[in-house]
Amino acid sequence: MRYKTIEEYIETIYVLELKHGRAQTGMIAARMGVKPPSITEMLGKLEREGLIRYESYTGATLTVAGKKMARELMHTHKVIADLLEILGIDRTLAEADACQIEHHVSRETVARLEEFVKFAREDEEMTDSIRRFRVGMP
Amino acid sequence: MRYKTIEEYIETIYVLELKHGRAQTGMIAARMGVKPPSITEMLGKLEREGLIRYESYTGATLTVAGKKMARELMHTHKVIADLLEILGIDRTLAEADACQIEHHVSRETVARLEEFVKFAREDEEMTDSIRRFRVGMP
DNA sequence: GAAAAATGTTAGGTATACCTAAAAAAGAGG
DNA sequence: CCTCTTTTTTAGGTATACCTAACATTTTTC
Repeated sequence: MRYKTIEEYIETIYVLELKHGRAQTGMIAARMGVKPPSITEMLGKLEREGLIRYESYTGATLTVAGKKMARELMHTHKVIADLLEILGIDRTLAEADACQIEHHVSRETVARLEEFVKFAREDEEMTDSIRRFRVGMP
Repeated sequence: MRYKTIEEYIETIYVLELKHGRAQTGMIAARMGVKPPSITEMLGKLEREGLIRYESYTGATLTVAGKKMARELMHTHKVIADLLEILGIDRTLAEADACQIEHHVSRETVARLEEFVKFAREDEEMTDSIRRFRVGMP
C-alpha cells in the first residue's frame, strides 16, 4: 500500500475547510482512510512545514502557503480531468485518473494542456475534429 | 525524498537487460541513484514477487511476468510522451513528465489516449487543427 | 596463479508513515 | 455541575526503503 502524500493531505484539508470552516482530525481520518493518531502526527508535520495552522482538539486550517498549494492542485486536477474528458474518457474515470496524475505533472506541462483545453473548446475546426474522433469510440 | 517504486526497478532492469543481457547490482545502483546494498535487498523482494530471476554476484533478468510489466510500462510511457509532444510540449519535457505519469494512469485511459495519438497522426483535419493550435505557442 | 582491484553482500542502523490500545480532553444531557 | 459520550492525543510498536561500514566474492593484471 502506498502512503498518502502531503499533497493529498492538503487537498483533503482544503475541501473540509471549505465545507466546515476547519478540518478536524476525525473528518480527515474518515476521508483518507487513515487512523486518527496518524492524522494528529501528520498535522504536526504539516504545521512545521508552514502549510497549516493547527490547534489541538480544534482542528487545522490552511495557511497562505497551504491554500496556494491546494489551489494549484485543484487547478491541475481540473485541467487534466477536462483534457481526458475532451478526449472521450468517461468523466468518472477522468476524475479518478486526474486524482493521481495531478501530483506528477510539471507546471509547464499543465500550462500547455490548459491552453489546449481552451483551444479545443473555442476553435470550431478542432471541436469538429475531436467530435469525429469520438464518433465510433466505445 | 520519494522512494523508488517497484515499477521503476523493473524498468531499469529491463533496459539494462536489453543492453547487457542482464542487470547487475552496480549498474542498477548507478542508474537509479540508490546505493548497492539497497539494490541487493530490493532484488530479493522482486524475486520473491516473481518479477525477476536473481543470482548473487551474477545479476538479475526479468521473468515473463517482469517482462510483461516492463513492456506495458514502456508502452504507456510512449503513449503519454507522444501525446504531450503532439500537444506542443518539448520532447525532453514530455519524456520527463511521461516518466512520472506512466505510473499513475489507468489502462483504460492509456488505451483511449493511444487511439487519440493515432487519430491525430492519421486524420488530416485533426493534424491541421493541431498545427494551428501550435502556431504562435512558445 | 597470486596479488590487487572491482564488484557484491551482510550487519546493523535511521527515518517515516502507518498502526493499536490506553489516556486525556471537550462537548452534551440531565 | 457532574456524568456520559465522543473526539483527540499519547505511548509504544511494526514495516520498509533507504543508508554506511565491514566483509566476501569475483575479475583483472602481472
